[in-house]
Amino acid sequence: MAQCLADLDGLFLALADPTRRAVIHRLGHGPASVGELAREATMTLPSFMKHVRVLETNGLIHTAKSGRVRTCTLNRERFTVVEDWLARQRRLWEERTDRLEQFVTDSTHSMEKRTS
Amino acid sequence: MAQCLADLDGLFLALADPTRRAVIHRLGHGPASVGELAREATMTLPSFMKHVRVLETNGLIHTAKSGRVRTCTLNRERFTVVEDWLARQRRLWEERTDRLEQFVTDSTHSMEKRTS
DNA sequence: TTGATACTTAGCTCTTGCGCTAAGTGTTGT
DNA sequence: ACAACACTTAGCGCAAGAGCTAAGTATCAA
Repeated sequence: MAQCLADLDGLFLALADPTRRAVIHRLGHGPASVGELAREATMTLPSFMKHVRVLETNGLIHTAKSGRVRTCTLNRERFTVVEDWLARQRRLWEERTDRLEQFVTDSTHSMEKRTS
Repeated sequence: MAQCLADLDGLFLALADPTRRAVIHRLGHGPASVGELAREATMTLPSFMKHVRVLETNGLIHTAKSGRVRTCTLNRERFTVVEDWLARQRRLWEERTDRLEQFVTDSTHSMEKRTS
């Protein structure tokens, strides 16, 4: 729970790169090997691997090596940490909007009382 | 539209800092001055101002100066760019899950045909 | 007018992120 | 055995991010 606050730093940072978002997008269609993913990127394999590591250490993907091939899979649940944060902020604004509406409604009632 | 892709880099980067997320959280309750926001942060004003600028240049907040006070307001609409991206990825997985279920269902039918 | 207030600018460190090359490890196919 | 393959490690260079201090500007209050 308290961990989630720290997690957000890494998660948002991991998502703040087009190469990594492209990997996520690709893995949305199903698992893929590092080589397969790297072919679509415009950089050397070692550079690309770093991106894969970032995604993995932040829990956005899971990887497993079988023979000489490392296969990557999307970890869908992890995205809810980000989505939940966004939802919490949104709820905050909406609560405030509700209070503002309440205020306006109350004022209208007061005016009605005054005018009637 | 095409701009949104580049925007995501900056947006996610802007959100990848606890100080900046704290500002967003605070502004969720309503507008506030830079000084007011800075008081809650554990750093000098010039350092804090940089965070405010990052949030502003990425469109997450709007600021306006009146006299010597700069007031910050949350730009709620901007968050949809991030939310939409997350929703798009999620839709992708769900489409795939649907196809997998379809496949499983089809296989079951085939087996039924075979076993019956 | 003068002092306090609320930023604002300039410029400096230190760390981290992102790319590269070169060389190494473990598997697989012949 | 040995070459090709699929990473993997090590280490370098550059650019950007996040913090600081010191000094400047523009209100506002008395």
